[in-house]
Amino acid sequence: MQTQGQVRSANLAAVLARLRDDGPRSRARLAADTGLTKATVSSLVGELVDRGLVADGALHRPGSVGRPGTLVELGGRGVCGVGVEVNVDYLAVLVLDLRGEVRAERRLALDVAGSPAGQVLDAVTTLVRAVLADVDATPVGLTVAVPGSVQGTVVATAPNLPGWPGLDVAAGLAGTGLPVTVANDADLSALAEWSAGPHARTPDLVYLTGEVGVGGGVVSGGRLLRGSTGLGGEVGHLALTPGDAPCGCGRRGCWETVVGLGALLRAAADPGDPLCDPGRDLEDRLAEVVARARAGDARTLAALTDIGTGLGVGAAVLVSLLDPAVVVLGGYFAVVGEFLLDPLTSALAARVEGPRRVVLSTLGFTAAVRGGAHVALQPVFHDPTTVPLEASA
Amino acid sequence: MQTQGQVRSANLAAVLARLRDDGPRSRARLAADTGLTKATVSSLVGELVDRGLVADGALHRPGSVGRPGTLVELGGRGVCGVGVEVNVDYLAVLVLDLRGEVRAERRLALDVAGSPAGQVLDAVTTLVRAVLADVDATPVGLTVAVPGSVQGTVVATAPNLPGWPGLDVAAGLAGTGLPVTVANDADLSALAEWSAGPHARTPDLVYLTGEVGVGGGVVSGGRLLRGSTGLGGEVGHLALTPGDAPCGCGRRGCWETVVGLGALLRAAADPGDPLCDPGRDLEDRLAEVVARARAGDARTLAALTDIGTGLGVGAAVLVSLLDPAVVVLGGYFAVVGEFLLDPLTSALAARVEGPRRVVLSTLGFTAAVRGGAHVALQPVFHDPTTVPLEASA
DNA sequence: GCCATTCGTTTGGTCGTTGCACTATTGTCT
DNA sequence: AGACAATAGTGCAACGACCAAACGAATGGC
Repeated sequence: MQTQGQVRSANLAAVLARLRDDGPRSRARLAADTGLTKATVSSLVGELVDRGLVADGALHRPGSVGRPGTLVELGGRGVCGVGVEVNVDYLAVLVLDLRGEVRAERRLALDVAGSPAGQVLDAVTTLVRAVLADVDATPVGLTVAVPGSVQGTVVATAPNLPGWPGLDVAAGLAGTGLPVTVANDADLSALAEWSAGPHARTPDLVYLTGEVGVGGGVVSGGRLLRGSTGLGGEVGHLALTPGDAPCGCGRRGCWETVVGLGALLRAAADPGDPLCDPGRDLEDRLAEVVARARAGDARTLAALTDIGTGLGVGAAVLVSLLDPAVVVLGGYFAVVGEFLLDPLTSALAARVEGPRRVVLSTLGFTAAVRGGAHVALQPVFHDPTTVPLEASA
Repeated sequence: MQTQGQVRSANLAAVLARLRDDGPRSRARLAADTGLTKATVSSLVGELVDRGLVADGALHRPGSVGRPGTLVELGGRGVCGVGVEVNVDYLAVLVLDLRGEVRAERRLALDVAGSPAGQVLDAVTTLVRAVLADVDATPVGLTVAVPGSVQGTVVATAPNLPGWPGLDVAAGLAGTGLPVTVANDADLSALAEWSAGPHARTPDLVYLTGEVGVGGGVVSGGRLLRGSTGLGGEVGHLALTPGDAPCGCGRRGCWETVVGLGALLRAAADPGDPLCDPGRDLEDRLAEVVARARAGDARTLAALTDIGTGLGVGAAVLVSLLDPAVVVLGGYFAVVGEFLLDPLTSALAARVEGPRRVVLSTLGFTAAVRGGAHVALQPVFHDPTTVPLEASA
């Protein structure tokens, strides 16, 4: 009862992974790719169909002689993974199917920081239920992105969410009936870039996201860098410029005091300026920064150049230590990226050897939820037998 | 012919790993530990005995009633892994058996930097053959530690070994008849700390070694951090103090200009001082530094304090980014470590949250070869069927 | 001296893959 | 038009690996 089932699971997973990574193909082709026998692949595909994970598609005409094969592709009646992001002033949900396509998406303004955590988790439960009602696929799991560090399913630290440290998020979402995992938002965003962006499957990538603070996620060797206490890849409080501005953490010269959103706004505008109105929506204010920069406003451009240089200085450390193939900028960095890349690459080139690719994220503000949904789907790829056999018609 | 053999391999590996990690134990205990049946474990152990990887040991009397079991332990007629270090002015070899015990060790002074690479590789081949002649175990592989970065089995960069970049080390050592892998010396040292030191099996550790430059190796999540081009974990040229002293790499302020051996000697002695005599053996000079420091020489102590502080500043970056459970200091850092730890931990505590363990390596200058030998043995633990069945008497 | 207990092996059974034969479907050649 | 070659997918007997249970072996306790 131990190992023969594991063989089956491993081979089911191998077939599924092949279809995910290399696209739809015939059973014969799968057999050639995996090294298994055609007979075995037929059996495996049959089981995957019964579990609703794959389906037969169009006929495949290889151009040469012989009987054409029927393509097998991910999908079937379908399962899906749910990603949820809990942030200071909003909730977001995104549902992804096995093919990596977005099946549903919802964003909801909510004063998370000012509400009791239990109430927020209830709102999440309600939101997830509502979104899933519109999705014609079986949810297999839910991952919550939190702006802080996480141990297991318990929030360890969350500078911007008072009341959340110590909270067991999974317990609070038991009402969804789904297995819940919890992770740092920047880490999940990094995984999203790894799984979906134009740089998908880049085994070594660094993701940097600009918010009020600065978040980071590192994928190294195809795996997320976690560290001994889950703080790996945290870059906001790197001490790069000792003796500089004081940081909320109590020390001085943390990187986020140099390149965080606060630094940009302080440098770009005086206290009276509408840019600094804390009541305005952040995206509006960012849009105004971009507008001013495009109009050629000298002070705005200088502020953005300083941010870019500061990013380059820090990125140089990350690059020379982690040697990523690409650095992806997300959050507000991506919004104002057109003005950051030049000073950034200059600062970087002055400090590290060789060419380095720095790109802007194309996932926008959905990176964290997308990464969460991706993580929620992983158990299916790891062991397809976790999905129950559907009582077929 | 595909998958059932893989099951066998995986279970053989599971038994072997259990014996390695948790020590000798009876077949019945192995069955309980692995979840396999006693019958299966008997069969697996039998095959491992036939392959010369384990052997029956003493009787195990559990103190209570019942038939005593026979302990199974790593060893048998035995296999071994070979680690070779090629450095500027010496070669070193170390042979490790499955139990992690040193079976042979040899060090040979040689002007590697000044000799043709092919000649050096011939010397390595001769040395390895000579050392293995005294070892009563079958060698299964050889790993070469090189002071530089490596791609596959080809040296990519080697600042102190002109003529080595571009060289295929494995091809040059074909004469040994062993599978050859090549890796960075600091990376292998980090693996040695991970596999053998008092902090063995710490899944997240950072190793720093002080030589002429500064080398680094990072183990994260139980695996070596490699990066996209094999440069991951390289810390010598981290740009931590911009605008500071010029570095051999052409830039300024690299970490190794602050904490490298050159920085220590420059700060501790004037050009006329015997400490700065480039002809003297490095270990002699280091011994003199330690002697002066113990005697209370103010200048020497000040120099060491500065090195310690510099180490702390850099370690702060590594720690906050990688979140290791422990930082291990090797190379010359370990030799003069007693004078570095205090300023180091002070500088570290001022820059990162939480307690951090910084310790001195106990492996001395054998870390790299030990790590190499460890790596050479890995295929056996990964798939014990790679070791041929011995034609038993 | 007998019994309970634990160790290790033997035996029959199950499960999953393999290898081969066989059918199905298409293009090409005569 | 018909035969042939080539490729796709399925059915079936056999093999290898593990499992479960029963059995002999060795020891301590009563």
